[in-house]
Amino acid sequence: MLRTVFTLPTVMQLTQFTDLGLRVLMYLSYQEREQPVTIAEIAERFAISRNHLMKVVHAMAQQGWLATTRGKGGGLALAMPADQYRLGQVIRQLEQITVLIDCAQPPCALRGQCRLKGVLDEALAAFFTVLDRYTLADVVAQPTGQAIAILHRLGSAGLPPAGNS
Amino acid sequence: MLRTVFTLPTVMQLTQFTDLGLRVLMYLSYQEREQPVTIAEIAERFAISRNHLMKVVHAMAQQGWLATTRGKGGGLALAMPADQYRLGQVIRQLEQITVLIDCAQPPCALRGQCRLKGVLDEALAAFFTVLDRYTLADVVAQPTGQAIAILHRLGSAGLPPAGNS
DNA sequence: CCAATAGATGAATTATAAATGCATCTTCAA
DNA sequence: TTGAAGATGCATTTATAATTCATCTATTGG
Repeated sequence: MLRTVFTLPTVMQLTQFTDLGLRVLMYLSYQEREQPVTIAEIAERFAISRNHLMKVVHAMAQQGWLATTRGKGGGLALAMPADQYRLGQVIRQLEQITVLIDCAQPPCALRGQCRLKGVLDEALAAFFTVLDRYTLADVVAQPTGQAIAILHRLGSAGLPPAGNS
Repeated sequence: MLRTVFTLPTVMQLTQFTDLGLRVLMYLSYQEREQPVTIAEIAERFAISRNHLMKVVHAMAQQGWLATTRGKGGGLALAMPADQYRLGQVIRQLEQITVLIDCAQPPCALRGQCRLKGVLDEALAAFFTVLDRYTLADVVAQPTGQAIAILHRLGSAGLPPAGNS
């Protein structure tokens, strides 16, 4: 409805970085398989940049969320049971959100006496309160779990099990 | 705590565009003055780009939120009483938010069967529900209203009333 | 009527940072 | 000891918010 000549900015979205982080957790929640999951595999399944994914995995490993092992036969795995990952905490960390507006960046004349900030903080808190009511286990319940399982099996069909030498 | 070599993305913030929009509304909520408020004045008070502010004002005027008059003696004014501006609606329009993740942009393999989207939508709804509990009148209550009044008076002291010819 | 003022509009440019790509290193197991 | 996997850092590309510039339109006062 808002008709403007120029395009309005649209920033309040999760970055692809966070998006990938969530997908990695979801993909790893499927445990019924022999071969370990590798970064290359996830990148292929979701058709995303392997390098970007590497950074996401690295950040999550540093958080203690992922167990990574190098070398041949290495790969990724969840470091905890799926119901231990609270979505709010995951997103908050990956997105590095602190405030919706920064009253100090270009110093606002109303800083310190502005009720707007309080309202925005309250709204953001409500946002994360909802997210924290859910865990990774919740989002990979059916039918999502089934879709993830299919994604895994698609892989083992299309790829050689370990190496076709 | 999240220690990474590179810097994590930090996107989920309001744009300066939206930020300015809110400040304009707050500034205009002060009605006890003779001269009309101009874009140039607001830009000066908040030390921001006059041109960028122009776009914000324009977008809000098209929404019917601002009454603008051109020409000498022109300026801006709120088009409605302050308690008619719901913060959620204002921010939603200025920020153009629809979804936190776009399952289709790089088409996600789980699209259509993913519980994550539902959770994020619910959280975003909670966010705006809080914001919609507040109006412009709420955020310009004391002490904010006082700070805004001072901003206005600072101006009339520092600037000649109409032109020092 | 004219000049000054104020918003309207569009194009072009700049700045910022997310996303991507590349090169190299480290680790581990067969 | 070789190949496979993640780790790390840097450079590049891309997207877009922010800014600037130029010009146009509308309104008022002299």
